[in-house]
Amino acid sequence: MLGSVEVSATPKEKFREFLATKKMRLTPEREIIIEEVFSDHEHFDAEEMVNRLSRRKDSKRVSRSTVYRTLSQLEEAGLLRRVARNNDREIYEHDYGYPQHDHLICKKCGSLEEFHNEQISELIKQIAEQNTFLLEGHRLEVYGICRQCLKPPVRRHRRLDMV
Amino acid sequence: MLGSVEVSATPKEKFREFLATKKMRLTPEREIIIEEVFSDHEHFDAEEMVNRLSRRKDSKRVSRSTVYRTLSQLEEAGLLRRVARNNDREIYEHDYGYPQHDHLICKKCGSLEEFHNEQISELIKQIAEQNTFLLEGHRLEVYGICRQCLKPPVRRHRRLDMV
DNA sequence: GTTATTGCAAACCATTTGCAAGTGT
DNA sequence: ACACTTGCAAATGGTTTGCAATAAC
Repeated sequence: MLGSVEVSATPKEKFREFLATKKMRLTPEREIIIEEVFSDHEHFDAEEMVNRLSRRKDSKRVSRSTVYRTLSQLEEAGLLRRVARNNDREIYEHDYGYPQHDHLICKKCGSLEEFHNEQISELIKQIAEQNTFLLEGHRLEVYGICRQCLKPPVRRHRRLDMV
Repeated sequence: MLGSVEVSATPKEKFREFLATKKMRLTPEREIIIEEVFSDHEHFDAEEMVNRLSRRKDSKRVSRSTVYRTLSQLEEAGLLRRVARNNDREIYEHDYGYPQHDHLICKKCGSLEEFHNEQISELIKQIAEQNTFLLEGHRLEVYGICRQCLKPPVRRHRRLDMV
């Protein structure tokens, strides 16, 4: 039951604040990017974001450089975090208004599935303490084969054959 | 108390077996590399391995390409695994005759410290099961500041000043 | 001889950067 | 005027690859 003051800040507002502390501006380009980034909760990489942005109807397009630059800034601002690598690309996801979690990564199709486990977080805390290590965060990637890829391949017309 | 047959296989022997299954040969270059790789238990990246190899007194030098190619093969063979990234480089470590473990990674100095926690491994297994996910492995990187970097900077001549 | 392997140089590719032109105050 | 931004093109840097020469079987 905390006050709703902090809680209600949108990512865009948070970003504006962050930029202000650095004497930077919330330009139209940065606004477009943050809107697109927070328009859904999926993971993405820089390339995908460039594509999503180029599909928008906004009159203006945002250059690849600006996308890279802005993603780094969003990371610095604590709004995004890098969670994994895929196809030699950094994978980003929201790090604001979203609980800490980790990932199951399919080696076959590359899909990411989220999970959260409080016990693991707790153990990590303990381990850091035991090692006189000032904990700042962690990245846990669990590799294997996902449910989808475990399913035997669909045999087309199976049912028809049996008619 | 298993038989000692499997247990005593050296990395080199294991590599030779792996290569045989692929109709590949254990060449002098590959031999030099695997010797150097297993000559100690430290983490390393490709660049470091190239340097270590060039320092060897062996008459022959191994080219960078061959190092990259061989590291990949060692990984495929289950003798090495990529455990992290540092300075945009993949970090390798032994994955044979060495217990599974994870890492504390210092954001300041980049040092890696190993730790092992059976409870975390166990939890990961459970999580995979719950998600119908065929577990193959995991990578847990814990970020923060290491013991060394937490120490206040050494003030030179402090003791002398006090004399 | 045939097949695998090497080293070299070139290619690749995600990401970063220098810089001149542009924009907001 | 000034300070920050953008887009472009070029640079960067780790890693991969094509290929002709070489070595193992």
